[in-house]
Amino acid sequence: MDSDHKKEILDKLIKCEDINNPDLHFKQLRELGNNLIQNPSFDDLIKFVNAVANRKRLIIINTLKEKDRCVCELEAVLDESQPAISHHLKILENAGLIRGWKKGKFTHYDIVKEQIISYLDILNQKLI
Amino acid sequence: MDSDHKKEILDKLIKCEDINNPDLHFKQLRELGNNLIQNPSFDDLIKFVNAVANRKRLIIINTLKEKDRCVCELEAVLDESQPAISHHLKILENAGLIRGWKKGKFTHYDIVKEQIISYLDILNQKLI
DNA sequence: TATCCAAATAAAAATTTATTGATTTGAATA
DNA sequence: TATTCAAATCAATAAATTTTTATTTGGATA
Repeated sequence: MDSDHKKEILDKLIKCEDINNPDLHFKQLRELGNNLIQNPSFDDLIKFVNAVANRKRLIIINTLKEKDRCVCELEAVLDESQPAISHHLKILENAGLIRGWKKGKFTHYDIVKEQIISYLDILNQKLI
Repeated sequence: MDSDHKKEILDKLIKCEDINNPDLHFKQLRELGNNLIQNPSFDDLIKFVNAVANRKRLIIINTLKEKDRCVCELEAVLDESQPAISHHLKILENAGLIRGWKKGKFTHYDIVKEQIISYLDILNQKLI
């Protein structure tokens, strides 16, 4: 943050009735933000919510939670091109939410339930 | 879905060892996807995960969960321009996750805990 | 009621993410 | 071991999201 911007913020904090030591308050608030940003588990959490924050990918997970499916079945579920589905599957797999394996010529995917539960738990902690 | 693409998928389903009635199977899979897409509560869920799927916005919620804050305090927490913060706050407010009010010249925000809990609950149901 | 100013809005640019069409890969099997 | 083919990868485009700069709004108060 450049010092001009910092000064602007401090000017407001000084006037804000709730705040009596603006400099200390500013420092503490910066730390609040930095602590989260620098927390490595926070990156994983963001990977998780980003993976889940997509209509098609939510449908994929919702489909796989019932039972494992091959990619060709997911092509029927989603009205999407095969490479697009591959792309979504990779994002979900990279986030550790699903896992794939070969079965004959076909590739199957299922969900990694424990991982999803674990991330939902972390999300809970951060949000409420 | 155009009929060429449908045919392609059916061709695969026919060969996939797990599937014995490809036409019916295809129909059922399409319905699985369509049911979710057409479910109106699904739109709200997506609004929620999209709102949460952003580093800065996660930090905002995490900050507000402790206590309400004025925008100038959030400017200190996040190293971001004031309009960018306004933008993030609006997305969170539109999703019903936070709420703002004027207090003197300053605008304060806090979280809407019940709403967040409710969405986390729905997310749980869809994922696991 | 005129001025001030925190925060919202608007418009444009920058960045990220998703989608498509073409090609490649590599396991299965003929 | 040559062929087949489901799925992955690649490269290019399209679409959505975020960020910035400039401007406006509207409540507070002088």
